[in-house]
Amino acid sequence: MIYSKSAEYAIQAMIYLAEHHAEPKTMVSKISAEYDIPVHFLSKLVQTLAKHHLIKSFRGRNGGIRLNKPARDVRVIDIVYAIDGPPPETEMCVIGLDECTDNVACPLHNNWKIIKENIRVLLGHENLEHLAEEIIKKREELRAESL
Amino acid sequence: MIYSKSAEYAIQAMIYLAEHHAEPKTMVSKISAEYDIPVHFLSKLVQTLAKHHLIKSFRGRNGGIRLNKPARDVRVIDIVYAIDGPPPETEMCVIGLDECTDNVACPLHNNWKIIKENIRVLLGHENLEHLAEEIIKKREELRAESL
DNA sequence: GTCATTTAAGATATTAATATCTTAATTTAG
DNA sequence: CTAAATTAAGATATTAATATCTTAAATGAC
Repeated sequence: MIYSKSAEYAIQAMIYLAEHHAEPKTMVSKISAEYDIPVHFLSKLVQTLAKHHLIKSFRGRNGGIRLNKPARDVRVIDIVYAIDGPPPETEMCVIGLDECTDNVACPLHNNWKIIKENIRVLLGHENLEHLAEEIIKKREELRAESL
Repeated sequence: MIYSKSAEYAIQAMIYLAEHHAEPKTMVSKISAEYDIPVHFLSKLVQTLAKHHLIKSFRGRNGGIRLNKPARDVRVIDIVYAIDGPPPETEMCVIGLDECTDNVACPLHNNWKIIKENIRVLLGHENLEHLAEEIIKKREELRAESL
């Protein structure tokens, strides 16, 4: 996959926050229950998201977390990089050859480079607001279908 | 990544065999040394490749392995599927949502589907013969450059 | 100020991938 | 037939990702 399961969890949590942005704060345990993510595991992820200023967290009674900026300004790629870290400086060769550089590339190198660029663009274009909107819409379609 | 490190090792071994197809048999230990792959680990992979009829193996003195069919007829994707297994029947949603199906897809679903298809096509088009030829060529270019 | 609630942080457990080690089976040279 | 060489197979070890558990710190209700 393009990102870790941790990153996937983080995206889900962020989508939840975007969907519920009307509420000033959301408890981690709420999201955990909703998406069936282990509570303590999610709280670790949430800490990392907070360190990267993607969310703000509040301890104590009536505490919780919320988005730190408008959902429109959060890209999926920001979440992925926050959790999994940014991609390596020097791109590895797809088939692990030492000889492979951008100048003297392996046969798969350039094709693979294009695909990776496509992924980067896809995740870079997609913002949380749009994601949340679409998901709400899809959920309604699904409900309509099942009637 | 698109495939496991095991699959990467297997591809490297297969490239070695394609490059040295003049020799009737190659010892696993030779490939292991050449590509710096743990011997016993590689021999497991080689067993799997043999079970999938991608190579033929011969035990005992003067034993070794060789490609089971012309390098041109082996696609990279065949090696990947042999080692990692075929992809799951039902495609998982990229952001792990239950609600996501082909009919009612998540916002990333279709874009991601295209990217995956591109990867499949890339690995499906690339055959071992071409891969080996290109690598030999590149290696020569590299040597020329360093003079 | 005390207590319940909630996130923070760190220690420990589980699991899957990767790696290593050991022994068995097979083949051929001599 | 015996011994050496080589792959086959399975047991064990290490590592990284994922998951769980425990304790600490902060906040607000009362």
